[in-house]
Amino acid sequence: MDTEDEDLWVPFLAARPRDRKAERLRAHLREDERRGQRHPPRRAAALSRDEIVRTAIKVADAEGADAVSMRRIARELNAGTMSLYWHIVSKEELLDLMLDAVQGDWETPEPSGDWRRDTQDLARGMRASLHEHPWLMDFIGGRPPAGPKSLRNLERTLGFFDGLNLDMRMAIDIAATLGTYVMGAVLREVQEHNSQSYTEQILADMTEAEREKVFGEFTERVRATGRYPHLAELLGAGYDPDGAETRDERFEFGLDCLLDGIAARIAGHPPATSAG
Amino acid sequence: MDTEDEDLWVPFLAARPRDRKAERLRAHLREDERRGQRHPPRRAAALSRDEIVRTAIKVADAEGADAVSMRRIARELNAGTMSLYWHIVSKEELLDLMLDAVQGDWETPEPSGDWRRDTQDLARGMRASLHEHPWLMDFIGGRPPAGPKSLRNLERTLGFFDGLNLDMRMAIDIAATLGTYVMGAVLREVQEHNSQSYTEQILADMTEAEREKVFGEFTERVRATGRYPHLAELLGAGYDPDGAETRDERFEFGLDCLLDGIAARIAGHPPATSAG
DNA sequence: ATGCGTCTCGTACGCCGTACCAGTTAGTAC
DNA sequence: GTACTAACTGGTACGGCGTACGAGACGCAT
Repeated sequence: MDTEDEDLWVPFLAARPRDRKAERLRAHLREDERRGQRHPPRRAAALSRDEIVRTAIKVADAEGADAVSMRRIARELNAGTMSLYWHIVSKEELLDLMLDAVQGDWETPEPSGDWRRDTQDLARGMRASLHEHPWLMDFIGGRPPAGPKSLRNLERTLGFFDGLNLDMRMAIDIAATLGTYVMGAVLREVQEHNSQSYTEQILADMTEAEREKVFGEFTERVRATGRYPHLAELLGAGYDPDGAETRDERFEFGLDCLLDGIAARIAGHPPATSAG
Repeated sequence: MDTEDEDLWVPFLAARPRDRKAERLRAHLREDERRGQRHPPRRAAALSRDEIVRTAIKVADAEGADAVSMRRIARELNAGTMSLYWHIVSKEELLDLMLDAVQGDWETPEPSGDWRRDTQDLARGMRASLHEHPWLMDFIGGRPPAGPKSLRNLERTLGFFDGLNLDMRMAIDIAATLGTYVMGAVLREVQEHNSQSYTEQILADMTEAEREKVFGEFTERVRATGRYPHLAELLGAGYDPDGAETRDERFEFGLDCLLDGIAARIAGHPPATSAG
């Protein structure tokens, strides 16, 4: 059911200041086509917004956020670099589009009536999807969720609490808090994942003896200060905080804590009849 | 109590792969000075690591993450660009150092014995400190917390649960979950803050009538689809999700939910005696 | 005076985003 | 048919970036 025709970007939020000059020049992108359609396209376009965005995502998936450059994407499409700028106002806009496109992937399920199960599914879906595109975490800071896919997800999420007679404010707080937790968790997990990649790369060049030496020395230094008893215990126990299993369980742990707290607040809320 | 002499960077995590060649060349930064100190410095250094990091933070605070470039920081210090590279291996390392330096700011208080109050203080302190350096959210993805300040904060946090006889695993899960929540919350808040700045900038150029027209049209489009009842209600109510007061209350709401869930798990834990 | 580690920094290379604009294509108007 | 024009493509060039390289400047040890 791909009714993607509607491009409901929240006004202003989508356009960064430095884009605005260009935006005015390329008004055709938003205005012309929509209502007046004064002319049919005079020429079959070789490039398209969607194609560009998809290619950018493919590159980012394969080689990370740093690999996404206008020149690189143009090369990937066998096009001139500047051709992209007919379809996309700036790289900033491209990043916004990439972000919103990915959010389309974690389509939330229709509300089942069991809000706890629904929100759990949503959270797990978000997490899984974000892990497929870890480069997203490099962009997301300072990039407001203003696109149509984000709006749809917000709409669906609010729907989870329909039968509970929560006031709007509380529903939004809950939805925001859940999103917050998932974002934070994935942020941390991506951090840890990257560390591990680097670590493994370096460890591969070392002998077993060298590895133990480095870790041993570090542990010893921590212990020697006497000021890090908990860390020393941790290091001594050989606890691996970054195992995949540990990671999943920790995510569920935090999610359960959060949902317990939310459930208590929902239960304490005026049921049925009405609420200010 | 600035006992900053110890630079306990977690081995490997601190050094990104592409830094390693340079790292080997500039071994003096880590090795020489530490133990052998074969020579006293032959010359009074005009620059220092700390000074560079402080300047970078100052620039980032004033003008955002994008303004931090090696050339810019050198100019700020009246130094040649390449002079920085004697003290710092790469820009990547500089970012790591900036991140760890900021984490030194939110010094966690000594444990008071009331874990809930302590963790609340910690969370609020983290949040306040992160808001003072919103550029941090642009870097933090993919940058592991491996520096001495992060380690100290982890150590302190684990200390909050000392009297409760939690096993190490649970204590870490709790600490990680709290950090996760705060990071996620600040991430979202910084996003919203940035959106608002942009929005205000744009609104300033418009007349009141234009503003209402744009918002009205957007609201109408949302309503017209019929598929966004909750959003339509939201927009119709003129609810402002980004007010500062709303933001604070939402943070506390989520934090309370989380702490309630954690408290329940701590209460249900084997008290005293022992635990695996 | 010589040597040599410590530290500074000018030059240059290959990336980046994108402003500017000239060129190509294919419908429409005559 | 020819002329016109909107819809697109893409080459050139500019100023910025990170940083490799290596030539110096400085001051202690000899």
